[in-house]
Amino acid sequence: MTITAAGVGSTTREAIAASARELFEERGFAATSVRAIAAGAGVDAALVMRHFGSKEQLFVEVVGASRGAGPELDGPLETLGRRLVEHVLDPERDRERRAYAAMVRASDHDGVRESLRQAARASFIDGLCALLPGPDASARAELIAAQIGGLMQAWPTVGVELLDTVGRQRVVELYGAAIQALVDSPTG
Amino acid sequence: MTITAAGVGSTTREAIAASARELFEERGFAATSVRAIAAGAGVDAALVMRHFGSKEQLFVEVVGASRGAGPELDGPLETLGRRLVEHVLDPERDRERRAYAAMVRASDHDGVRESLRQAARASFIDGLCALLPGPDASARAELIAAQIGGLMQAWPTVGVELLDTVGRQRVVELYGAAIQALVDSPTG
DNA sequence: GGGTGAGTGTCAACGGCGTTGACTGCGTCG
DNA sequence: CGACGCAGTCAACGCCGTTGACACTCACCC
Repeated sequence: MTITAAGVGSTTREAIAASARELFEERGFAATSVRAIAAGAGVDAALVMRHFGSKEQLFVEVVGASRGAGPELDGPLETLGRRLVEHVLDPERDRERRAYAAMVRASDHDGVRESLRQAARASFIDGLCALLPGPDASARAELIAAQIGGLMQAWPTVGVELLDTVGRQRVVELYGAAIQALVDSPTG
Repeated sequence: MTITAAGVGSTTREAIAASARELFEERGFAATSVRAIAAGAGVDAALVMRHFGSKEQLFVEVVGASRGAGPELDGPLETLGRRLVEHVLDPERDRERRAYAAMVRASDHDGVRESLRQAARASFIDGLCALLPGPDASARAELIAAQIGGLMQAWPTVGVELLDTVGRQRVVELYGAAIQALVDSPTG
């Protein structure tokens, strides 16, 4: 069949992808079996392999959506730190945050780790690097990415606690200032 | 044999632990099989289970060594950020960094994730929290831990590149300042 | 209209995995 | 001596990801 006209592919392929996305984000990579994904889509496990090649490739394809550099980079440099944190902690971005956490946790597998690194580069580091002033912009962009990654990874565990004790706004303020320290490049 | 004389436990138990530590840190959790660990120690896989309960428990026990709060917290508050980064990037601490990375990657498994969280709390966050001034010291300690975690996670991938381009000292300077921003608690 | 070949799907099986339970030695204690 | 517990092995279980053979449909072409 493969309707290439309007861009939609086969329906069952999408069903598999949807089932996989749901299970992966809910239970993680290791705890999700190909057979469970197939059952969720109402097909045989072998069909999953035929469509996506391997469990790892399926994971990378449905969870590691390479959303391009968002609008969070636009705006004055002086408030970039705050904006980045605000973007990362945006409640509506919960799904993306859990997807990122799922990828980090699954990065025990080489393919996932590599894909994670590439996605971070393409969707964030490169854009950020172009924005930063100074000669070591690239290094600072990497370090900012490390900060953001640390926050995204920690949030599912400590986020609710922090929201209770100090509130989102204070977290944005604090962590935003910490990131801003790298944006502003201390002359040391 | 079971030499109980000098307080040392059974030799084979240690052999299993040593084999496991080596394989886990070299290949990661997922790529290391219980059978391979057992073969490395010259015993049967079932014995590994009898001694350590499960692969996950074995991993937590040998990789997640709960090294207590180190001396990196001692010293003046004004240079705490730099000292933390220096400690984390210490070339001699390579083994610990890889162990941490291995744990993060294996945190797809609930027990590992929980143990990781507890280890971070016990060996770092609590001690740090006691040091920080200000009312929201606990929250800042958590956020600093997130920064440190981000750096440790990113280092195996981007570390060598950063060493080449800007050098360790500049990284310590930059990331140290970013952490210091949370130590010093902007009044916002 | 009947072959042909590609796409879609199922089924049974493979080897490897973590884990378990039954079993064998063996040193120790009563 | 007999009971007991510990170290260790062995064979098996059920699940896993993955594969190859097979069936069906349907467009296409002579």
